[in-house]
Amino acid sequence: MRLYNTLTRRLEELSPADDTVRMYVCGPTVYDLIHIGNARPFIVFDALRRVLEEKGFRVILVQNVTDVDDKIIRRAQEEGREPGEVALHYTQEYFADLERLGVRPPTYSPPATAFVPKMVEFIERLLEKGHAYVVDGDVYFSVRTYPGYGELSGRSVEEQLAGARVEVDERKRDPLDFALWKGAKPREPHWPSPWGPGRPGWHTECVVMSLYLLGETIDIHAGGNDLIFPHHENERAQAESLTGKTFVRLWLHNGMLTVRGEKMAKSLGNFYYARDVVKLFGTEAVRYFYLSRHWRKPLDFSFEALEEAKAAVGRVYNFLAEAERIPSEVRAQDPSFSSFLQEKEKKFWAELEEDFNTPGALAVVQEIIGESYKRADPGALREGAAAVRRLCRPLGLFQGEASAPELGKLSEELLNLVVELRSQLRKEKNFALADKIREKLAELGVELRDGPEGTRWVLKA
RNA sequence: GGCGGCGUAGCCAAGCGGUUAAGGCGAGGGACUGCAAAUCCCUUAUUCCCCGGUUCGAAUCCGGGCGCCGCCUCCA
Repeated sequence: MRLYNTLTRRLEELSPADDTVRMYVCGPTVYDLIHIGNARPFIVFDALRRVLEEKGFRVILVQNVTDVDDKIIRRAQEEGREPGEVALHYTQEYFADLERLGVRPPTYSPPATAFVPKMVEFIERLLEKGHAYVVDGDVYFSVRTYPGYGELSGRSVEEQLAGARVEVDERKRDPLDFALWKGAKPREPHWPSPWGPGRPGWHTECVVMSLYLLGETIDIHAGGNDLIFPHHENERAQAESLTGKTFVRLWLHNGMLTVRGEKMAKSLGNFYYARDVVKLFGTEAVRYFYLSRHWRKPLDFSFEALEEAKAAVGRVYNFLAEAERIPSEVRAQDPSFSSFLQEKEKKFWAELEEDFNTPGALAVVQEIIGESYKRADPGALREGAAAVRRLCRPLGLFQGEASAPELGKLSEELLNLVVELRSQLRKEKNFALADKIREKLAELGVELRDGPEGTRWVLKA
């Protein structure tokens, strides 16, 4: 499988040392609920993870939860709560949101605070090797000691100095240096260290978790392309300074979710919470929305676009529902149909293996659906549906019951109407007709349950 | 200002040196229907932001424009 590596700006073969892919995806800072833009990397790289597993790799996925940070502290102060309480709350909400998004939990997702002792140890080793220095309670990484600095983001050290908009901290030896450890200010969470009480800097947790849980060289490190600089550049500098080895083989960066062309961001106020969008359009529509655009490109959010994704998902289920009424033993009459399916299956995988082209792969699925219908042969329909199920499984799409998502708003309201009319019949003691309606609906897979609060209808799978 | 990316039909979106330029939505026509809805079938880019160049051949490579966006500060 070839993937675009930000570091080399080329497609490169994913080549793990063994049958295990070691993968790290940057996680959330738990100071608020995640918005739908935050969800993009989680969904995209979850799909990549599943695809790699389908290809026979074992995937170990690590994702940090940043539970100590300025924003958490600020939020806690605003709400008069302890930072730890705020962090714990939003950590729980984060995992609840992942579930809503249909994203499998990472293999390991430790909170940063669980790694503080390891980070202290790591910083000590950087100090020993002369890559860091202490200034009254703070520890800074010395960027100039790492010759590869700037390679990932494609900017030279000189360029950055020239265009720097950062106010220079007098205490830093070089304006580019960044904090590995921040001495505690009053009323802030802190941990003991050789340099006094404090807390770790932003970039170190990812490095330490990655080194400790996955090893010195990992296969994939992923996140949004807004993390390339400074976050990932700084991670790389720390890790490689210490180990002298390649930190990450493939750096993957997804494109931003935009709203009318502008990045969705909390600070711009143009965001929707992930859970609200899921509630409105459903898990699979959101997933389909993301996977129908190449992961590296910007993707524009709109309710129309989500509506379209939802409709597309509904139609695929429609196809599955129709096809799966046919017994699975029924085969296509034309033997050439299976070679057609084989060819499409090959194409589907070729799309995914070339830079994880999910839109291309989904187009192949549509081709299968189209051809399956066109054959006007129940066996072809049935085989086509089986292929769609099989192919889409690693994308986390179209694995649900075919009949339930088929039910649209209109059908629901019609059902409600029928139920209402039937209730009227029951009031008028027209039980013969009411029972007949119940019988007929049962044949259609709708079960009516009469109770003291009225009649509920339930779809039978 | 520096670095990076994007610009393909009304809309969404693949393609990245030779394909009839995938696929979806929408629209138009047809089948089905008492009429609808749903579903299905057919049609829908002589052309890929513009201008040059390389090449037998370019949406795809190179040069120059134009437009939009991201990063350079916390950010998925």
